[in-house]
Amino acid sequence: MAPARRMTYEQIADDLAARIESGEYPAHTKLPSNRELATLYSVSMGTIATVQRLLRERGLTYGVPGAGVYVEGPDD
Amino acid sequence: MAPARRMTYEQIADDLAARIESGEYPAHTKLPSNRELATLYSVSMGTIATVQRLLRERGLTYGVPGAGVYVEGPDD
DNA sequence: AGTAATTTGTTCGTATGTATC
DNA sequence: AGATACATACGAACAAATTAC
Repeated sequence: MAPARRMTYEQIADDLAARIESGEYPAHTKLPSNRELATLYSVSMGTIATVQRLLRERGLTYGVPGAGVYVEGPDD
Repeated sequence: MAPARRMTYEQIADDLAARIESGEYPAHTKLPSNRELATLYSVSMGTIATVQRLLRERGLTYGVPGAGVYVEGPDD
């Protein structure tokens, strides 16, 4: 059964995915830090962690511990 | 380079996946509850929640709120 | 050169809502 | 009506890697 409403983490993941695909975040540029994203979307960092895992699994981003999360290039 | 450590949730997910595929947990049977799994593997229910999300995304299980987590049949 | 601060990612514990038995 | 169980979310802590000073 599908969930009755769209989950917060899924809304955020889709929003970021749309921004990436629109060119707002070009390839190999750094996304705002998880802390900033948590503030921007008014959610906890735990929710952002779930979002990042989703984006990573979709092949849209890659994270570098200690550095940041970057947009994947078209040629992986 | 030192080999990257396998994550706890990934180890558990792989262990359960192997048990499912070995026939230990046949199709449409109920898995142990998250609480039991948490005790069995000595991890938190939050980690088990991540494990369950992984297994679900792999198409191996499906969760029924209020009932349990069941093994998917070959005909999804 | 070296220490402190930042960042990612994981984990825990808890709380809440919803659905089932 | 009450107990059980999933799914999501929060807050906090930690290690490892990176960056800043």
